[in-house]
Amino acid sequence: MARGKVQLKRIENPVHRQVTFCKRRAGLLKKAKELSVLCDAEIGVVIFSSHGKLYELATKGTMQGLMERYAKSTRAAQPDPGIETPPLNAKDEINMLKQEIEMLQKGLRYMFGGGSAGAMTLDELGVLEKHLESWIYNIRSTKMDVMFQEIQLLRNKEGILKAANKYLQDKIEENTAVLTDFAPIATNFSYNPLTIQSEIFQF
Amino acid sequence: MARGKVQLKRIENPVHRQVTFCKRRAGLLKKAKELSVLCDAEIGVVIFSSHGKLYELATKGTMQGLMERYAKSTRAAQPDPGIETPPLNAKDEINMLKQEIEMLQKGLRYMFGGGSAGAMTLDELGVLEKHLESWIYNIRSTKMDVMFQEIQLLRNKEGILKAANKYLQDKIEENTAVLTDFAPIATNFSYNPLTIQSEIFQF
DNA sequence: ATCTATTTATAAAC
DNA sequence: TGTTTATAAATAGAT
Repeated sequence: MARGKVQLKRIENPVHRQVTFCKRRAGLLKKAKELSVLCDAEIGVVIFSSHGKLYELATKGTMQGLMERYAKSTRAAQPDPGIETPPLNAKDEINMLKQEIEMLQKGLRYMFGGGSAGAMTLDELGVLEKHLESWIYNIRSTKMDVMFQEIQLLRNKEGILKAANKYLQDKIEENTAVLTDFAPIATNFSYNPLTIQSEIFQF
Repeated sequence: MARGKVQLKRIENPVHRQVTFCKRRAGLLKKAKELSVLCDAEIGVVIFSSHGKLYELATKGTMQGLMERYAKSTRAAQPDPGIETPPLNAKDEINMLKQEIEMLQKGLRYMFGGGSAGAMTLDELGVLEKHLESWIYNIRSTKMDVMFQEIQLLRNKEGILKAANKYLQDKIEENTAVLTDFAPIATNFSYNPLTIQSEIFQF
């Protein structure tokens, strides 16, 4: 707004952009504070810079409180428009799926939001709980499957290793017998019967 | 800012206050949009007028999305100070978060994919299970809170309804007595002791 | 809502 | 970043 009219589009020069961001951010927050004081309004401003850094302002109370008030306010404005669902055509199905998605999103928000969840009703919480229970059930049964597979694998490995071990022991005895005939002193080399480096025994 | 300097305090005259609120609110939202476009920032503004009316702006995406981003951002920036966080520099933290996100995405894929989950390891499944368990725990405790609140509400209602009921019964007995004196036939009108339509007893 | 006289905000330069 | 300055924008008060 000075020394040049401003074009309403992204400033390409990164230095200019950063400078403008600092100045205008300060200006915006100042304006918000003024409006709040002059007109007795509760105002929240959240700014994420293009690099992801957060700047915030909450006049009166905390951002948490303001967000809860916002949630209440918007929820009150969206009452459930219909209860009966007789025919259940494609449109209805889509709506049901949308509701399900919304519920799950709400649930995720709840999970990640640290459980402030002022926005969830008892019914919604119950549905979410049921979902999570079934998910846990599935995870546990999958874990059992995975563990069973691993046990099978380990058993196979065990069998192969035992066979390999037996083979090596036989070889050693053979060699020892030969060496004993000619040089009975040099038989004391390191030998770990379950450590096999051959590629054949890698899993 | 024109025709007179502004004092930074609540405008007492309600008409002036309302006019200023309209003008400055428009100005603030305009500034927010400009900053977002010029500097490629994501901005949310929430304004509650002194009368409780909500005005909002969310550049890029929805207010919901922005609030989620805010929640993440502030939670990541505020780890529990009670337990020490020794080296763990920004890079490590980013990697950890990326891993966490990947795990959760995998988990969601698993949940929605009907549990085929050939891609999850036993460890990952264990972590996911732990997450779900803590989520369920949170949901259950939230449910308890909500139920407790509802119980309180119902108890209050019950008390008021009982009092109202008693009052009406007294009235009826009174009337019956009067009617019995003069017309002992006409006392058989419908009376439901727990249904009260008077606005006084609406909750 | 619309119109100005002023105050503010701020782009460019340092 | 902080300061300066010329200029664009915002807006208080009046209509």
